[in-house]
Amino acid sequence: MPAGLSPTELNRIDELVTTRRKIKQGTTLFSNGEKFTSLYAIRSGFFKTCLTTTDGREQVTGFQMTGEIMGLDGIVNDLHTCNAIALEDTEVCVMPFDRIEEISREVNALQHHVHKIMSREIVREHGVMLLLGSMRAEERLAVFLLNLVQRLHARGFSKSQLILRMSREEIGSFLGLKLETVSRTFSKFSDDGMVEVKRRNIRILDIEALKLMVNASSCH
Amino acid sequence: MPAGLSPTELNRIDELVTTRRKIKQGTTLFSNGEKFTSLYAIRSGFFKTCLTTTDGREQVTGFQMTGEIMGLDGIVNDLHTCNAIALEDTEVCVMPFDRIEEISREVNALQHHVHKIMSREIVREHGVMLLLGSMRAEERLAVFLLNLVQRLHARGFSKSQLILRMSREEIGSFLGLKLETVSRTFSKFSDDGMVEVKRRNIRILDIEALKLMVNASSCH
DNA sequence: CGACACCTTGAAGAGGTTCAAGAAATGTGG
DNA sequence: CCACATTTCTTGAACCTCTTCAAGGTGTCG
Repeated sequence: MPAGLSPTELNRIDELVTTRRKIKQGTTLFSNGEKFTSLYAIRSGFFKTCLTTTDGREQVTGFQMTGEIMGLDGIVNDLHTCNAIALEDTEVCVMPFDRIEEISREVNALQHHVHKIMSREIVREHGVMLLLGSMRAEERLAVFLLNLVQRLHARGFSKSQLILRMSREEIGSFLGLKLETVSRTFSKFSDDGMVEVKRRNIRILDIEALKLMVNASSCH
Repeated sequence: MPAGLSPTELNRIDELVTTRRKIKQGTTLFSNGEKFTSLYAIRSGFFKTCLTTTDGREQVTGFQMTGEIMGLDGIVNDLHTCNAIALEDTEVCVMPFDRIEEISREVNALQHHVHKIMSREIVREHGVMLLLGSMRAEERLAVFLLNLVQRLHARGFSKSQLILRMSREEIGSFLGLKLETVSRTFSKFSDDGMVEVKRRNIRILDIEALKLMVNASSCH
C-alpha cells in the first residue's frame, strides 16, 4: 500500500479487508465461471492461476506470492475467467470490490494504487508474451528462475536459494514447454554449473551466467 | 462508454477528451521510455503495440482498432513500456490520465468503466498466453483470423471479408511464429478451401471449419 | 520503368515433443 | 515403522513441427 497517508485515510483503507480466508493446498480460491465479488491480497503462501479450456488443456498464467493481488480478471464481466489454486496452505485478505471502488473515490492514493496494480499486471503479461513468443527453452527457464528469486529476495528470502512450490508440469505449462523439456533444461543448467537442482530445491550458483543467457539471445 | 448517464455526468465525461491527434501510418503514438500522461481512444484506424528488447527483438503484443483504448501500460511507472505504431493513417482522442482519475471520483459509471477496460485487457492477454503457450501454428492463425473478423463485424464490417493492415512478419511476431510459417499456413488454409488469400485481402469461406480447428485441439 | 518491400515456396536443419522406461521421493495403510 | 502404491522427476531415442536459408514472384511507389 502507498505511503504518506493521513490517519483517516488509513482507517478507510483498513475497512477494505472484510475477512480473511485460509485456503488449503490444492484447493481453489476462485474458479472459472464463479461470480466475481472481491479482490484478494495474499497474506502468506503461493498460488497459481490457470485457464482451462473445453478440450482439457491447461495454461498456467502466473504464480503469485505474498503481497500480490488476485482476481483482477473478474472485473470485466463480473465472472472469474481463471482458476486460482493454492500451491501450499495459504491465507488471503478478502477485499470486496464495490468497497474498493467506494473508498477509491474518497482516497486518491488508493484510487491511483488500484490503477497501478492493474497496469502492473498488464505489463507483467506483456513480458510473458515476449517470453512465450520469442524465447527458446533455456531463456524461458532462466527468465523464470531470475524472476522468482528476485521476487523472493524482495520479500527477504535468499538471493540464491529457493524451493519451487510448483511441479515441472506447472512450470512447463507457464513457459509453454513440456515437463520433460523443463526437466532437461534444469539438468543442462546443472551440468553447466549454473544452478544446483535437487528436485524442487534450487540453488543458483552463477546468476550472471543466467542473466547473460537471457540477454545473449542476439546470437540466434 | 456506458449508457444511462445523466446529462451532467455526460458533460463531465466530455471534458475527458482534451485534444485529438492524427497519427500518420508508420509513426508512433507513444514509445517505450516516453513519459506517460494520457490514455488514447482510437477514433479511426489501426495500430499495433509492440515491445522492443535491447537485443533488437520485437514482440507485437496486440493490434488495436477503432474504439479501443491504448496506453494502459504506462500507468504503473509513469512511463510507457511499449510502442504504439499506426498501421494506417489514424486519429485518436487524447484523455489525460489525471483528468480521468479526477472525473472517475465523481462519476461512478466512469470509474467502473475504467476498471472494466483494464480488466478486459488482462483477460485478453490471458487468451494470448494460452495461444502462445499451447497452440500449434494452424490454431494460432485460426484464432487470429476469427478474433479479427469478430471485432470488425462488431464495428459493422463484413463477417467474411477483411483486409489485413499488418504484414506477415507482424502477424508472426504476434503469434510467436516466423513470417514464412504464417505464409505457409495461409496457403494451407487456402488449399483446404477454408479461406481465400490474396496477399492482405482475406475472404473467409468456411468459418465453421476455422472454429473447429481451434476446438479440435484435443486430437493432439 | 525500375527499385524496393513484401509475400510465397522449397529443402535442409534444429529444437522441442512424444513415447517409454526407470529412479527417487512421498504418502498410505496394515 | 515398514512395505507398497503413487506421484513426480529424469533420461533416452525417434519423430515432428517449425525455423532457417535461399530463390523467385508479385505488387507498389517514386
